[in-house]
Amino acid sequence: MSVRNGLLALLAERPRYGYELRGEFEARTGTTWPLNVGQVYTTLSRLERDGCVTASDAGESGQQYYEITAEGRAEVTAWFTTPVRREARPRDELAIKLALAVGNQDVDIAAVVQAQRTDSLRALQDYTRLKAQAGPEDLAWLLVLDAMVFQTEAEVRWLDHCESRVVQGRRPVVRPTPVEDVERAR
Amino acid sequence: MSVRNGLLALLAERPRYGYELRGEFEARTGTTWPLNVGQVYTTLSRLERDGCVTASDAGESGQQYYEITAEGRAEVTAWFTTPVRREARPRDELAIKLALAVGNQDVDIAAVVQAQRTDSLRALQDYTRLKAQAGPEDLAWLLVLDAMVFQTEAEVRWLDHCESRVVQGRRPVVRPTPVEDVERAR
DNA sequence: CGACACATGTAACACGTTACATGATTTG
DNA sequence: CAAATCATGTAACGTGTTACATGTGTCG
Repeated sequence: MSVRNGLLALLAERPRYGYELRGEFEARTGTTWPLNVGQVYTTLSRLERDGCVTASDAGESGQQYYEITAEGRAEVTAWFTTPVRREARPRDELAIKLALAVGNQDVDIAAVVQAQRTDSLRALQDYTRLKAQAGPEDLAWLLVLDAMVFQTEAEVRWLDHCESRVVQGRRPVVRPTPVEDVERAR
Repeated sequence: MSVRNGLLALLAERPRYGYELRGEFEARTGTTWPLNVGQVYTTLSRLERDGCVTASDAGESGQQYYEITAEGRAEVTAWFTTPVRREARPRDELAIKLALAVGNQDVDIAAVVQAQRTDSLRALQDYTRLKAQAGPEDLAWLLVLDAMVFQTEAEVRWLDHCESRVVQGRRPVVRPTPVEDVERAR
């Protein structure tokens, strides 16, 4: 519901037309998740269908302005008031991937972790560069970038954690005290 | 693609039937995101349609076993090998919410942050309790829980960060050094 | 003129999700 | 016997997403 609620929140500020909405949405949430213009229109149709917005008469240059309704305003208020519950979030693909990897002897977990860490560190660099480019007037965009940084740092730490946990938890099963180790221990 | 790839990964270990798949999936990824049985069957149909699995002849008790195909195996390998790119993840609803909130003077950001933090801290408690309940044999489930803990901690830190950023960045616009503050400062 | 940004819209699909229908088997 | 669990499946919907069609205006 991110796009739907996001567009509705922008319309709660003032009426806007489709193309304008994409610009505003991207200006505030940044280049991380570009928003296809087509999706703006499909989402607006659905919002109109649900009685959250009404298409006002076209503007001077033929732009199709949308106004928020009382019902839509209630939805936005509810959105801002209610926390995003963790249980309601989409499944974490990375967590699932590793959870299924540790149960599968054929999967090289170290390689999976390493590939993921490389990408996360690359992303971290990208975010740092983007933060340097953004001006202090882009407060919203900077906050989104900070969210990405915090998340990615947590992800890297979790990957390290997984690696150390797995060598402790899985090695003994794969190699139940081989003879060489017993002999070496003497 | 979490469910689809997850089920495919389980089928890469050995053939299983639908109901069994749900059990395994939930045993490894835990109670955070329960998996509706219906979805297992819809996903299996789509996997079959795409040539990733084949429905083998029914087992002795009439269970419908599914086997992974070479194509399916290739998909699983690709899934484990390729990192989950940050840009490909679903939009972060919380980040978007706050990004749009800071640009809207009518939204009480402190309240939004506070509501979210309360829920995040509650979730953190839940995770701690679940970790205590889980046995050390549930390695996968424990790792998923750790992921949730790491993420939630990062989220709380980000919320604090937002709060302090916003009082710096927005207050001056709303209250451009009121007279009372100047007088109080003497 | 040709390319590019502005602007609106539709068709089609993927995945996730729930609700429902149906039957067999087990267990208190 | 009744309730619960096992087991399979379908219908329907919602959101997100892309690809495509179409037209206007502007600027080098």
